[in-house]
Amino acid sequence: MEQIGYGKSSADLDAIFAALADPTRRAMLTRLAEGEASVGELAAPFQISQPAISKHLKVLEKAGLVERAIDEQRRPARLNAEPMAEAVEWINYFKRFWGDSFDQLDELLVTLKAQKEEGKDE
Amino acid sequence: MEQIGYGKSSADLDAIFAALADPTRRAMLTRLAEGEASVGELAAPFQISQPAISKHLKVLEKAGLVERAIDEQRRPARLNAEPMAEAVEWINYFKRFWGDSFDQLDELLVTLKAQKEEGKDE
DNA sequence: CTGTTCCATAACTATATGGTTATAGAAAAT
DNA sequence: ATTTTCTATAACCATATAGTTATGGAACAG
Repeated sequence: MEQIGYGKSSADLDAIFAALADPTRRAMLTRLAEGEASVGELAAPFQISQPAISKHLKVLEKAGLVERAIDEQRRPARLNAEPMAEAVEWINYFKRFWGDSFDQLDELLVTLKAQKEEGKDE
Repeated sequence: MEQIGYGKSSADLDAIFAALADPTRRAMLTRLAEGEASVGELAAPFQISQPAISKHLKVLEKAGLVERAIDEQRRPARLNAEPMAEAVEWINYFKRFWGDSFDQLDELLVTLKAQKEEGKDE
């Protein structure tokens, strides 16, 4: 069941936040920000086994944070950061509780973004 | 061991993201955004037991997202959203991967915030 | 004093998570 | 044809997590 237009489901947020809750996975995402990487390349910086990395990749995939490709024997992973936007969106509701006057600037941002989006058909 | 000036440790991010990964806890935080609430008040909307709520509160406390007070028999919880800022900060590194030209505005924000913080002693 | 309300803690259960080693398949290299 | 490289999966283990019920303490209400 795909959500349509109402943002990610609570279950999606569960998966996204849970995926981000592990330091190895966060490091993997940081690595992927530099570009595609094979499983081996992702495993290299860590002392844990290759199967452990494959498991982490599966967690990241289920959260939608990573997509896989096929390149001969390799199954390179590439970053898909969009689900992070959903996480930030959820958190942003609370921004007023730590935001000083930062709030106002943020509202400006949202407004500008909204105006920009009016151009698209969505 | 308190971190000083270098942002939260990875362990802190673990705790923060993990705390946010549970829908009951997210709902509790949303409730607390409306103001302090006793354990009973927090438990009311859910079908789970009071001890389960107490456990969730402990998870939120360890993540620093909630602080407790003492009010006669009650142990009201109040929101402390600041750790969420650390989470967003971490995620923001990835913003360029989903942000359109939103980036530039965001950089402006960061700059302005930084300038503002120069005024404080920190 | 007695009872009630509010909450924490202990003890337990079931499931999830993060790791391991062993193994096997597919594609490339020789 | 054989070997090597890359990765996934299975089976297993230890610990963590999310829930339960039972219980008890502390503070108010009578």
